[in-house]
Amino acid sequence: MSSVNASRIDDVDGAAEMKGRMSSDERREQILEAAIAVFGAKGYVGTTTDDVARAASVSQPYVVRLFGTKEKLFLAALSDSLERLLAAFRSSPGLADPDERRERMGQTYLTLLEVRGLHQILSHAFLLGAHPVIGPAARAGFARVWQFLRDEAGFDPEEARTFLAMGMLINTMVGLRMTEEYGKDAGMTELFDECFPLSMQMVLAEAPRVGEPW
Amino acid sequence: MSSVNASRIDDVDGAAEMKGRMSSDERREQILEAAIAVFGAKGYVGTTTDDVARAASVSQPYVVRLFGTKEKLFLAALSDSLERLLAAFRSSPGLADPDERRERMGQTYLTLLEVRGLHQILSHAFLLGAHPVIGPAARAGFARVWQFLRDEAGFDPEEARTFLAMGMLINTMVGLRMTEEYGKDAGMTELFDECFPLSMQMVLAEAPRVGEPW
DNA sequence: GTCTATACTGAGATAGAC
DNA sequence: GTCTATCTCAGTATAGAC
Repeated sequence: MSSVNASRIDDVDGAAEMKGRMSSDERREQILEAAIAVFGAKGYVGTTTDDVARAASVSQPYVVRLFGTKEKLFLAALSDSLERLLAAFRSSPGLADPDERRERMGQTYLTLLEVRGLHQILSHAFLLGAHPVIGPAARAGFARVWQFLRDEAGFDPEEARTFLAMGMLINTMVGLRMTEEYGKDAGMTELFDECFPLSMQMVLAEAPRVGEPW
Repeated sequence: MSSVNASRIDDVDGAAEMKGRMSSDERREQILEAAIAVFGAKGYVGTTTDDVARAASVSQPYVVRLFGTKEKLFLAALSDSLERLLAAFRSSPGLADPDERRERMGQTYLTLLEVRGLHQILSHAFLLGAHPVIGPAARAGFARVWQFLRDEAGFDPEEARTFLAMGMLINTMVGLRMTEEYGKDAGMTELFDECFPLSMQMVLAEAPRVGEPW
């Protein structure tokens, strides 16, 4: 929001590699991106504020300073993910033909693999329904997606349900890391190919890789 | 496995409330049941060996003693869950009509809600694909289910995929705790009713409730 | 805007008694 | 077979300097 003195151009490298001072808004962005990736990979409790800090190249106390608590950081990352998801769906071409519409939105969903951790942080949140703070946020987020499909995208209940189900299966495969080298394991290529059409497997290959956080 | 002197009948109450000495096999069972419930609710990292111990009414060091490490405990709970799942599917009547077969297996899947945490511990495991130990186990488990559907249940690839997708959606709704009081929230009854046929909503009502662990 | 140092707590695991 | 006591480390959050 504020930026009293615009960040000096000390040593700016590519993307998430920026160093030196920047506006707290830029930092927030950068940290949120890191948070989505790490929370996605390790889950809410499994992620350390220091994990996120490292991934964003800042100090651990600083991410706490910016977001207040780890819980708030997670909520911010979750809500950011949902925002991106809905924005992507909305910008997906609104064909007249319902079948094609679904098809397009499905592709859009896969395109979002570019945002490392997005699918997984959503799934993690959806599994935390019993959590007093995250639970309600997760339910509300899921409901927003449902409402979007029904009201904005115009899916009928069955279409929406099927679409959502397929999405959850994709999330599962992403969470299992079948999108990576393990893809060929255990005779599951059949399923893999059904979930990720060849045209999309290139997206997968190009999706950003980061050193696994374990 | 062993039980040198059969457990004395000191003070045996109902089910998971047993106290006093019992064979380590009985204890393992009891602890595994608790582990599935708690890991399901709070995830791998979010669960404390002490949480499990309390839920099973034993001491924390004892669950570590019996299972070695928390990681091994999780793997045991995961594998137990998969075993139960496949056993339930296998004992599901093998109708000639494929559609009815799927329908039956779907019901069976919902019946498993009686095993508190089963659906969720599976989902949690499936999200931990990047974990060096849990990841491979999760992939192998998922592959077993896929192979079962294809080879034993005789589903064709598309049937299997659709079935699996619906299962993942159900897991999501269970994880979100939509099966509990929150069900009526946010205009999602539509989806809820599609996922959980009225005939099944009674099973839900009867499913064991435990004090939420957060 | 960002860091270093550090206080405090929670949780996994071990030792050893009964 | 099962417990109590305890060691030890990791991780959130705070204080305060630059």
